[in-house]
Amino acid sequence: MPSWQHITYSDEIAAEHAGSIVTVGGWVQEIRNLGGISFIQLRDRAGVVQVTVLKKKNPELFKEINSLQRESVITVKGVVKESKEAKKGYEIIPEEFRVLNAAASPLPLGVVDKVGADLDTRLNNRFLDLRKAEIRAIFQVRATTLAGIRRHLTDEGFVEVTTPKIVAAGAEGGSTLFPIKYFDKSAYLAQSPQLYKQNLMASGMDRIFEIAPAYRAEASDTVRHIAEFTSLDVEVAFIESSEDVMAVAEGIVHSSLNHVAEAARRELDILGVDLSSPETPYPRITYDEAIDLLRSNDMEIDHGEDLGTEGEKLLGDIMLKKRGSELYFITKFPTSLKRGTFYAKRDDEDPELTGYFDLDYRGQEIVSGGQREHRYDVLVEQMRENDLNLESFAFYLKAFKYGMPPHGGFGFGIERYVQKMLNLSNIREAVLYPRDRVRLIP
RNA sequence: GCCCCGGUAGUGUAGCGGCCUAUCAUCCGAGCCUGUCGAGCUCGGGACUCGGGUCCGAAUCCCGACCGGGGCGCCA
Repeated sequence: MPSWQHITYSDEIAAEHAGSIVTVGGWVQEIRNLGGISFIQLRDRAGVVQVTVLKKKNPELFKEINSLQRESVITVKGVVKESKEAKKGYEIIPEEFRVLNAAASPLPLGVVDKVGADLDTRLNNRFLDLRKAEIRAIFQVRATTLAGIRRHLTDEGFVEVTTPKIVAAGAEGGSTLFPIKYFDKSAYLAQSPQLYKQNLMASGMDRIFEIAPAYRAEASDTVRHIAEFTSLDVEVAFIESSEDVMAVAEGIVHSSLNHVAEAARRELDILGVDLSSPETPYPRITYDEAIDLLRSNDMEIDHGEDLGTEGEKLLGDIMLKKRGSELYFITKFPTSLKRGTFYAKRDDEDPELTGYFDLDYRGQEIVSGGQREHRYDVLVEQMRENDLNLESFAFYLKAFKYGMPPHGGFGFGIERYVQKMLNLSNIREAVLYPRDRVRLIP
């Protein structure tokens, strides 16, 4: 006789269990009571198992189990019976059951209701939303993606680091910083580990990465912006050009896509997503070529202009159609468009160009980076152009005076990556508890 | 920050000046049913975001508040 504590998951029950008693447990997903026989769909982490109850066998138990509210948590001790009618090929004939926690009614969000629910309603009741296999699958894919990225980078000799999320100054414009109180000083939530990962390039740890939250107080209310997102940041020293940085980004995407396609096959199946990485190398086009492509596709855009959302989307279509790739690099962004990126190295021949690149996935930017300016004097000059207060960057600048190798890196938006991978209409779908301009709870 | 759009039962919707005692589905409750798996059938339950205004009459029109959705800019 198994104990109440030893619960067999629905996917562990096999032919060998037939005739023996097991304990199953989980949430009462559905009760189909036909009068003399009743079917309880009991859901656990692995799936759903059917508990079949006969009235004439045990009228008392029949009555009690059928009067449960949906989504109550119960454990059932019963005999595993092979059955042609049951979907799994077996069902549980209960001997006894325990109610661990009865659910109230009505549910604020149905788990298996045959009607939709707004994202807002779902997020307000995220724990219930996550009881749906197809929602949980998103986060399993996300975890698998992160595992693939970590494995790849570790194999490539990268060291995972963690840098402060409470900082004294921002890496980019000050308007997107969340101010916080820090004892008797004022501080901010880090919008990027930019300054720290560059700082580390002077440390001898010449290949590093960090996977951590980044905070942006942008007043951006779109399906691809959130105030707190997970940023994969990579920095590599002793590079020759931005091309070396692109190669790292490409390696991460390629290997993690393949890893997910393999290791998350079940979840992709649930989500109806067919995933694969395009052949490497991914196409690379320059910013100027991108503008020309857009213009030849009847978009009104001039050289020197930002691609804009419309341009990015159109370019995604064009690259898929003409180059057969959902992933592609846009390289050599003009300096005028990266003006705020004071640490970007400019082209030696043409200072109006940077070596900065974006990696776009299905018409949306997921990675942005390039070679940094590692020469102290030039860096200071570029910071002055941006009217930056050099004193508040003292710790950052110091590292450039005592042996800073050439280096580069990028920021990689994990949720955007998952969003595009799974064709999610809103980035919030890829975050358990998203933070945006208005949402702070749950 | 700018520009659109919307808020009707627990959930999702229809209705857009009087046919509203508000539609449909889902859900909940009662009943029938021994193989359901989008179970079926019968009966029942439950809602117009809030505050002003217009009008003989407001879910419906106007103003404001609150809440939400989408787009742009910007970005990961």
